[in-house]
Amino acid sequence: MPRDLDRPAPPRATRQRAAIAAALGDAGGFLSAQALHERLRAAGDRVGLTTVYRTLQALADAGEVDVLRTADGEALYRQCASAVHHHHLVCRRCGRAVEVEGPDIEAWATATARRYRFTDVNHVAEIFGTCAACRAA
Amino acid sequence: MPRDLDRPAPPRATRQRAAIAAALGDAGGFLSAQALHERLRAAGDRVGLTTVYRTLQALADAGEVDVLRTADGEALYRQCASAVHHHHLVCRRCGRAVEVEGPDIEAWATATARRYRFTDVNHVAEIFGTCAACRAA
DNA sequence: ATGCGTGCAAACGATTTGCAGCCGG
DNA sequence: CCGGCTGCAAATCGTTTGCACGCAT
Repeated sequence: MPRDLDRPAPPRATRQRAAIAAALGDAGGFLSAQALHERLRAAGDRVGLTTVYRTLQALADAGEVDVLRTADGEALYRQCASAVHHHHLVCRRCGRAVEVEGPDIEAWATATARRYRFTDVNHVAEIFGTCAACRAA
Repeated sequence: MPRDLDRPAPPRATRQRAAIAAALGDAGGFLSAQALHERLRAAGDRVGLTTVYRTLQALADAGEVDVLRTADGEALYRQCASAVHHHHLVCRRCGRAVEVEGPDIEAWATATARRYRFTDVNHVAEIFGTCAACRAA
């Protein structure tokens, strides 16, 4: 008898997946797949770059990590505390990010969309700057 | 006697540049370099893809067009009416876009950044949806 | 005349995919 | 045992660059 098809199969517990999740966890900010891969190697965790990409993609699809794109199109990943909709204040130097919410933004997006008769609305909003630590350095 | 070095050389008036600017103009929405290239060919304008990329980049640098990135990292360009800071309400189907401003957003970004001691702040905010025309189709 | 602008082909860099072997459940 | 997970190498794909030639100034 087939397993319940409504619910996606849970990911398998592998050494690699654990390492990736952990590394992403204490990174505390946004980093690229390649950067994460380097951290893992540096820490002695032997993981293939392919696996890093595949795992991050999976985590993103599962909504367990947030994704954003650099100005030059590179994908950055971050393990977020809240699964609910939120925005970020990101340091463009170190990648560290603060999760922030913007009630105003939500309202603005909704109102603007309605005014122009757009439906199925969603939006993106991120703030970039230099954090105190990086400014000091 | 050398020309004034403080001011960048004005772009040359070439057939290709004109065609690109024109096509971008009546597109009325965001489109990728490749899409623009196809439109040009379809219209009978013989322009190299390379030139399209280079010209769009130049226009973007000059602040004459806005750039945003698709979820999968593709760059989209749009000729905007106002050179001043603004945001967009974009149709994810046809790319048509409305320029909107968000006083609330600016305030939110500034306030949030200050609260967390971030400096050199800037932000991005775009709204995506389906426009009335596309919904009907 | 002088070089910027153009275009073709090759180079690039991030990401994806084919496929054979491994290992967690 | 079995199928998902892994990883290497090769393939994609958008975009950039090297270089020789043409055209705008």
